Amino acid sequence: MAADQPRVLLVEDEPAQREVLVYNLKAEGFAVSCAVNGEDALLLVQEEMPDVIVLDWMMPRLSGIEVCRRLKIKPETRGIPVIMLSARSEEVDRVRGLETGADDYVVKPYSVLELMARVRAQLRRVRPATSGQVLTYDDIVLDGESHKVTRAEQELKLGPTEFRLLGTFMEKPGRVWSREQLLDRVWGRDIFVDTRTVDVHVGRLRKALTMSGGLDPVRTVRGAGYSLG
Amino acid sequence: MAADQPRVLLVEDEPAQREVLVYNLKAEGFAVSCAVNGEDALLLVQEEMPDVIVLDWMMPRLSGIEVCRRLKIKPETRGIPVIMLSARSEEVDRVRGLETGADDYVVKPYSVLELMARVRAQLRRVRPATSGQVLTYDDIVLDGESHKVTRAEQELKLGPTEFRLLGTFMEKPGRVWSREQLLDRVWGRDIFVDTRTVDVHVGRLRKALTMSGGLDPVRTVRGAGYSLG
DNA sequence: TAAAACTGTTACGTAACTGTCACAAAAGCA
DNA sequence: TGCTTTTGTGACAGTTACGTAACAGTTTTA
Repeated sequence: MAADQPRVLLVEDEPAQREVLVYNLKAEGFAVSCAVNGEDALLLVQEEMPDVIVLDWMMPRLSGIEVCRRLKIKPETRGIPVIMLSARSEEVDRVRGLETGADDYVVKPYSVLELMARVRAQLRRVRPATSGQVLTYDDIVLDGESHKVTRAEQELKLGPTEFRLLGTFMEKPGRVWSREQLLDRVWGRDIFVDTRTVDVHVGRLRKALTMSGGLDPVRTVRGAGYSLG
Repeated sequence: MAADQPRVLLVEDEPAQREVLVYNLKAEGFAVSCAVNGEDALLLVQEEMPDVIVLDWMMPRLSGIEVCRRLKIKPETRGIPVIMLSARSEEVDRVRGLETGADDYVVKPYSVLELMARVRAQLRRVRPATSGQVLTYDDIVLDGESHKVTRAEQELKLGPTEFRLLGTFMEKPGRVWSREQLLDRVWGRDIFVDTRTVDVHVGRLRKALTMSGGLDPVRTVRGAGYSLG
């Protein structure tokens, strides 16, 4: 599995909830670690240095709010975004009032989709622009930081959408993405765009990638979507 | 031809409600199956493996919450998103609903449009990767994520229907599927296609699988259907 | 400000895939 | 054995999904 998967630490004491969230987070392609209480959470944070923390409000012993407070005190963990899960909206207000420093909070009952979106949103913040890292596939190199793409040492000119599209593909080479998933990822949720638009942009990406002679690395999977390689 | 319709399982004991939802879900292009109580629901889930479940909270015998809990325990059904419908709006219930592992929650009275949107949203998440897993049978490997099928290390070229057909077979090797069941599963419900069409596609699948020398792994069960192995 | 770049949609050509049929082959049955 | 039923399969016409050029509207850049 990709060594540079985003790491998510989930802190939740209720087993059923935890299971579901773990399942979904993994399906999103995150590396998930779990803590079932506050102490474990603090230890695991040290050990794993996750990119984002999903933290339940109500927990035995050390409450989520306290965990969050402690994390935000230490300089080395302060930068990790914390998403709080809270059962009641009033308490969320209190959270806000107390300034625990949570970066986002989601009120139960939440939609899992929504929570995933928030996690991704926080990750984008921390690892800017599709993980400020450098992704490589074959002779294609995508530099998230400088926003530049090269193929065989040669720089390609991509529009913003093509860049994000390629970034998504390169996150998981070989994985087939449906048009809907790509719309979700590249265009953003709740956007009303025809699915065929994806085809057009894939076409443009292909053109850019093959401009100076390379083979087309984008695979069309009829009836399913597209993938890289 | 709307092959490959998403399958929705609706679990609702109240007839009027059920009618409305079935009507709307079908209008959206989903294949709908119904259960009127918890036990039926659990059985149907096994049989139909729906892509998403819409589950009423209050039901005789086995409550929605209990059905959901059980589904989320089993690994093979855990991945199916569950949308809970509840008549009560008190927060306690909402929270408990999610704690059982429901993926989304809609409070009655809801807007049908909203419910449809939620169903679609959940589907977008799981659909093409219905089985993001890798299935293996003998020297045949089907990778749901990359949509690739290999036999003896060699990649096979399958059309979408053959791919789904093989996927269905490989989910439960040895199980005999009737032509009707396969039409349901692979083509989608409410589709008017001659049952003999199944034969043709099985033939095509066989040809692809034996192209480079292997034995035919598909067994014909006269008078009953087909199975893998 | 104009020019350039980018976007989403449409329309149309094409290649791939689909479903049906007809007939051949096989399997069951008496 | 002959007769009936079921299955295998090549051929073919119809359909669908995809690739892409063109275009108009919008945003960004100079």
